[in-house]
Amino acid sequence: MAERVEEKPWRVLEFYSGIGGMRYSLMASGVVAQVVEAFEINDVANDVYQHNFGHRPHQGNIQSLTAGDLDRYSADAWLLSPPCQPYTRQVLWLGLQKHSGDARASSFLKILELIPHTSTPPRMLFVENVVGFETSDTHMEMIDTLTKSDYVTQEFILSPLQFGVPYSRPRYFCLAKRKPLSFQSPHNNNKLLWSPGPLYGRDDQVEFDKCQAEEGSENLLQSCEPVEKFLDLTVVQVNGEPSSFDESENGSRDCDGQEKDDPVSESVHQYLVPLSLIERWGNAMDIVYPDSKRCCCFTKSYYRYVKGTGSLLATVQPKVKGKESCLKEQRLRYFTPREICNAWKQFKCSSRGSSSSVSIQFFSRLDCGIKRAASDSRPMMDNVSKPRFCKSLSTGETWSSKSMVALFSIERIIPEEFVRSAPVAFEHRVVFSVRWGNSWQLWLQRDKNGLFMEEEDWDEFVSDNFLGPNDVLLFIHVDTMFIEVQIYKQDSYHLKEITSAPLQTDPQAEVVTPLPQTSPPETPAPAPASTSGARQADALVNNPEQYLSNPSNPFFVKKLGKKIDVLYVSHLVTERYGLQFGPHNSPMFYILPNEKIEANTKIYGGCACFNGWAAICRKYKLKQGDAVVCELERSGGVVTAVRLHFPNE
DNA sequence: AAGTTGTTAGGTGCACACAT
DNA sequence: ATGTGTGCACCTAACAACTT
Repeated sequence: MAERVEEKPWRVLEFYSGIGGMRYSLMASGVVAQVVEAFEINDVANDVYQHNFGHRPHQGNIQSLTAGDLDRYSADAWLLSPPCQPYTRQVLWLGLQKHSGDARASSFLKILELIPHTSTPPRMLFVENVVGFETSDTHMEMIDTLTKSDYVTQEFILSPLQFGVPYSRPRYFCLAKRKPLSFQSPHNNNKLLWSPGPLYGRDDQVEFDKCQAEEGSENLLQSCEPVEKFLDLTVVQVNGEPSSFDESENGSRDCDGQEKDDPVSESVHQYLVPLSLIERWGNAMDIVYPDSKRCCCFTKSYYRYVKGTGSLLATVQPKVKGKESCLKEQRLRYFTPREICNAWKQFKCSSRGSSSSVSIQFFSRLDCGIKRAASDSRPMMDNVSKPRFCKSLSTGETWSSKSMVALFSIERIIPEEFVRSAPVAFEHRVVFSVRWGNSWQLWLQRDKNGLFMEEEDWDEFVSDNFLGPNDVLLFIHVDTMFIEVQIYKQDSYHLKEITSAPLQTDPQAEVVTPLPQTSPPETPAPAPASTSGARQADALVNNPEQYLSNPSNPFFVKKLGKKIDVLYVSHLVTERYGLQFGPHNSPMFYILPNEKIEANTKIYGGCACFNGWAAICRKYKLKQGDAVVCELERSGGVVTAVRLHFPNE
């Protein structure tokens, strides 16, 4: 791709542009190029892209593009970062992998299929995706389409580690050139390479397969810059004895006065990992030290979950690195958004990574860490295609309608634009639901000013959630009159979404501590049960929470007895999590490591249970006395699946 | 210690597959 | 066509833990 065909700027089309990581890479690479259009369906990403580049990507459905549409851009190169979800390991693990059958993959294939129908096909293509894509049927179809369209390809699986950056994020890349263009090392055509050597025109002493690449990984690590190179100097580590922060869910509060008064250590505190999380997830955390030469990929859920979402930094160097018993003394903290950005920038400055082709590849999407920094305090939103509206207060206002001096309460109005998304559904009432399962029914009234929520209903919602003046509410239309409400509370740095029932807070305080009573997202109460059976079952499994794929899901531990015809959910589990079940005989699933098994919800004597349990016990050779961690998945507040984890394996 | 509550084991009936 | 065995669904009693 580094090869310049002619002097005039490349005309580039950017598909799935996200926040513009690919464009940034292109600019940083030094290639003379002009992005003639970008396509992205996510409006939040487009806000960031527009902020960064002064151009708002086309927010249409990529699948609706025609060959004629694409011809009009006369693009030399297409950059594509199609959605990676269809190829992730989690999808594979769940046995849910659909690859090209997945709607998210089909739009990508649709674009490729347009190539032969364009009058001026792009001369170059660049595709980026997750590891796993290279074995998908989407990949097979992509290669097939490209070959038929006269393209020659070179594929790579590369990690920033190979460019001196202490960041482990292997990704799949495909470069494609349309004949008669060619690569500098044509003998690597149509190969999957695990070394960047050919990009520099260097074929000697480079690894061409996975095994060789892994053998060389230790050498790569030694040549990386240490993590401390991208630490934020204003968030330096505070060496010394561990403080009392560990009693707090959020380290920025409840710590001793000395540190509170110190602006530097206060900024540290907001990123400290609470002790409760260390106790619960310590053995699953990826810990790095300032002198470490690698860290794990930061994902969208970094800051929300600790397991598998990115590395944590030990700010106090222990005598024995990585020893779990020392974790509490290491004052673990999250990397800040700025530091994640720094890692990105450092890569750009890496001496070996300065070549255009390499920069283009590795400045691609860096996920949420960058998104957070770039979007400042904007909450990240999912399901952006659904109608939504946001409410926040001006200075001096409160959420309670009683306190409003205006004749009508603006905070209780439902925007007309939102109502138009489902006009019939909003005639009489709406139902608000929140992430921790609670819901509120609000009756509506209409007058000349618009559609209002009843004052009493609204005030109940406000008081139940202890809404404060700095809070931001995001209302997302789910279905008919059902609306998901996301509540964002301000802390000293940015807005954080509340994922469990909030506690009433000191009006002076800005941070809300999650309440583990109605729902235990990060720190659930001790094992639910009042009977011996359940307690004994939990005693069989050490830290059952560690097995959960989503820490906020309800769970219980099942110890197998003699009767295995149905899997009962005890009343206590039901009450503790406020679980709702479908009616008798409604369908549900057991989610197992490699398969999903259909079954039905049964209601016997008011107690919910799931049939088909005996077959699973047999299939997985479970015997009396074995313990299984049952993680409950909900949809629309109703338990629709049980994800089974077998700790004994 | 008695009462209450929730879970589990035992028992029964039904449906289905297979052998006679 | 009938008998037998097996698995599942469902109900209920017994038991264990907890509460008063």
